[in-house]
Amino acid sequence: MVEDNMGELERNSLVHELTQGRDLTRQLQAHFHHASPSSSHEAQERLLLRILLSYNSALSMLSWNDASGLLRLSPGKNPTSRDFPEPDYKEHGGTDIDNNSIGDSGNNRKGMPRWTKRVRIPHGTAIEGQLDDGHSWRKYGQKDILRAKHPRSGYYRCTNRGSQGCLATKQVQRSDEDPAIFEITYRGRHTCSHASISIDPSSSLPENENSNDVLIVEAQPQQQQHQQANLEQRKDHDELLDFYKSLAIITEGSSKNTLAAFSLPSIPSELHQLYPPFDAFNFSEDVTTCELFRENQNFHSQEDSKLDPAVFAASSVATSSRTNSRAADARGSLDYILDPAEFNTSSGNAGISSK
DNA sequence: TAAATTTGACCTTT
DNA sequence: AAAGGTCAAATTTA
Repeated sequence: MVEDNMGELERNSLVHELTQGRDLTRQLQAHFHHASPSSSHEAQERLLLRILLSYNSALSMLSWNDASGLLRLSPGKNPTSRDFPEPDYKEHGGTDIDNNSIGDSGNNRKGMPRWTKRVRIPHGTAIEGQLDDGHSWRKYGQKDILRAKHPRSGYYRCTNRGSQGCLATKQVQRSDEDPAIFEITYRGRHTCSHASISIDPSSSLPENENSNDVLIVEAQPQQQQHQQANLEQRKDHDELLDFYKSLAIITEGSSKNTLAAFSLPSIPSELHQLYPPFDAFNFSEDVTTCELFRENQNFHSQEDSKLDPAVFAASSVATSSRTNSRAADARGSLDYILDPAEFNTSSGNAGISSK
């Protein structure tokens, strides 16, 4: 409908993002050249973050446009249709099927990013805490998976789905081989504003202060000293984390080389410390798998009957810190890009809201 | 009593 | 047709 205008608009946005990225890079370059002791690592990282976000935004635009044949991500062979599915708002005349199951998925290639992370949870640790990714989820189903040893798969969707139309979902399943590992598959990015959630960083830490015993896969600072500073860091890092995920998703099918261009070396060292998962980031053909294997062998004790309920307990009390971070600023533009794509599902879903 | 989960049926995808 | 994914009534929990 608005193709041409949209194209124009997005092109401008794209140019804007790239220009901004270039400028920021120059600033960063200046930091290096002048190497003034005053140019703190923090400042540099901030620049870096903004640069990355700019790239991310740009890539997002390219991805959406790609469907319309406007631009191509990689020169080489082109993505199969799997990587970035194209924003296919199927508009056959009439209703898309019915209100039954269309709202969120039933179709995983709807332009919804998808990634999986595997979490190893040592016995005796707070499982909910580990699976808590900062969002609140509502369980809507559970399924026995056929040939899985632990044939239970829990299905969750964002609690803000009804109120804000957030389409993010996740599936939690226990690994076949290692019962201590949970595979969490996310679909769709959150478009909600994480409303009304207060995070209590200390409470997310294990009761035994030995935080090394706990594997933290997503954003959870391990130090607790400067909580305030940490909180702020966490926001930025959250964004960065998200960024890497989406980057990987954008890139994955199109070309591994593209990925290489952005690859991990550019991750600030601090991030490596805070987010060990990055050390083991690897990209499989279908999903981005963030694997975390940190050997914690000082665990014994019973597990069988203990751990199974974990799958069901996977829903979590949401926690999120999001107020005024520069990362949030940068992200604003990102949301601007991502939102519209997912928002044509206003059709009521009997699922939740209506009560 | 409202909100969240459980669970078998039903729908979609492969 | 079978397996995966979602719905929604029933049930449980806060």
